[in-house]
Amino acid sequence: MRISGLAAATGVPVATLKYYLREGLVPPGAATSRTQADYDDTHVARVRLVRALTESAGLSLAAVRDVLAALDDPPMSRHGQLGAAHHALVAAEGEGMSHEEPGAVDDEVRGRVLELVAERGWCDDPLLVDRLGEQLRAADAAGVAVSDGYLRALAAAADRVAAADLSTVRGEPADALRQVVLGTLLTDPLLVTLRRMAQERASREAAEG
Amino acid sequence: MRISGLAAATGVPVATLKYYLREGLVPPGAATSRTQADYDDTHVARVRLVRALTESAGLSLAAVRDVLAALDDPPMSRHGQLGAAHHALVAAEGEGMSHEEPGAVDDEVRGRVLELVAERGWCDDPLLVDRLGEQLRAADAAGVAVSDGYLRALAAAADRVAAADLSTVRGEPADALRQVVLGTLLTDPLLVTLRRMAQERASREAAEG
DNA sequence: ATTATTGGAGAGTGTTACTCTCCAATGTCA
DNA sequence: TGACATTGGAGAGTAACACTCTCCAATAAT
Repeated sequence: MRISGLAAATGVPVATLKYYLREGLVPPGAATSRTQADYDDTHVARVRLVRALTESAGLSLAAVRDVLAALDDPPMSRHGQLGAAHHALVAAEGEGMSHEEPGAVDDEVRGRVLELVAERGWCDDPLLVDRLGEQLRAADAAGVAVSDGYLRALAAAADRVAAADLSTVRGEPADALRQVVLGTLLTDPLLVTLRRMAQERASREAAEG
Repeated sequence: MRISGLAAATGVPVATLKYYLREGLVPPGAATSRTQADYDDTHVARVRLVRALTESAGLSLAAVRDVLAALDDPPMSRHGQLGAAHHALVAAEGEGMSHEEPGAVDDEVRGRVLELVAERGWCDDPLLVDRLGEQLRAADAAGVAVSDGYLRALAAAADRVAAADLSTVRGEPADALRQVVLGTLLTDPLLVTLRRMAQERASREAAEG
């Protein structure tokens, strides 16, 4: 399959595919001559993955590159593998976020986050803790109070989602990484949409009942 | 308070505030002369809200404008009020999403979504149904299968989150709209972060146990 | 009286994700 | 064999976005 075939198979314009090739988001095809290369199903899958990650998960191309790099070149330690990919994922998502802001997370908010984390037995990865603290601070600054009870309700729901996430991983451990990372990135927006749907019913019930 | 005071109170540069004023994201201050205006706490709150919505919730300024417009000018019907704001929220979030794509949601995927919606007693707002269908299609195209069981687990978690969301609404119904819309937008990223934290523990347990 | 700051409007900037133009080399079909 | 389309590759151009800068005459502060 040549580049026009790849374009036809994925619905992505040839010019865009050339751009992705240049940026290293899609590996080069097997060169059959100086002006010809062959693309196969792995290229089709890669292109579709890039599109899903940008269009559906809302990642920037730079973030996509980082995630793909983490998946293509997995760290060897069996225990650290998932964690490392997870870290890459978290870091990639946070690109373009402000680090070391003037309004950095103060100790009160951080304490609140650490308390929750300890309660749930979660990890205290500073990247995640800071992000959560920042999000709580932003909500507060916008005049939306996040009560402890509400935060715990969200945390309980997150625990259930995470349990479901991990239970989807069946098969070779080599695939686990890919499944969890991609699955999470692609189902984040799905979860948000489901929340909207559920809210509309809940608000109808509240209005009618 | 003049514009430099507003800048000091919010940490947003004067040039950016002028830009927000021009774009109508922040209402003009009370003019005290031809080259002077007075800003008060409502302006501070508005600026902080705009920042939270863009930086934390990731909305574009155009989306922020739509959300603020829906909040500032609430539709009168008491039952439709929350629904209308919700619709504005959903539409605002979806700006920049591709409508009427070539790979539009096919009937099989839509059927799956409608089945889930019926099961849960959720609304079948075509905007949300199409979005969910599109997200399922994207995940599938990227090689990430979303099983019925997994989807239902996410739906159950979404239902619990929505219940918590609605339970936070206490007080005047005029504020309910604001609380739910802003609360949801600002806690979507929070939920995502919580999911990451929960996943890391779950994966540790899976690796060790 | 002098100096700084203001509101306002226009133009300029940096980033992102393409999209277009050009090229000689190559493939395809008559 | 020759006409014509397509290819890979590289550079430049584009559109949207969110600022940021420059300028101005009119105040305000000292």
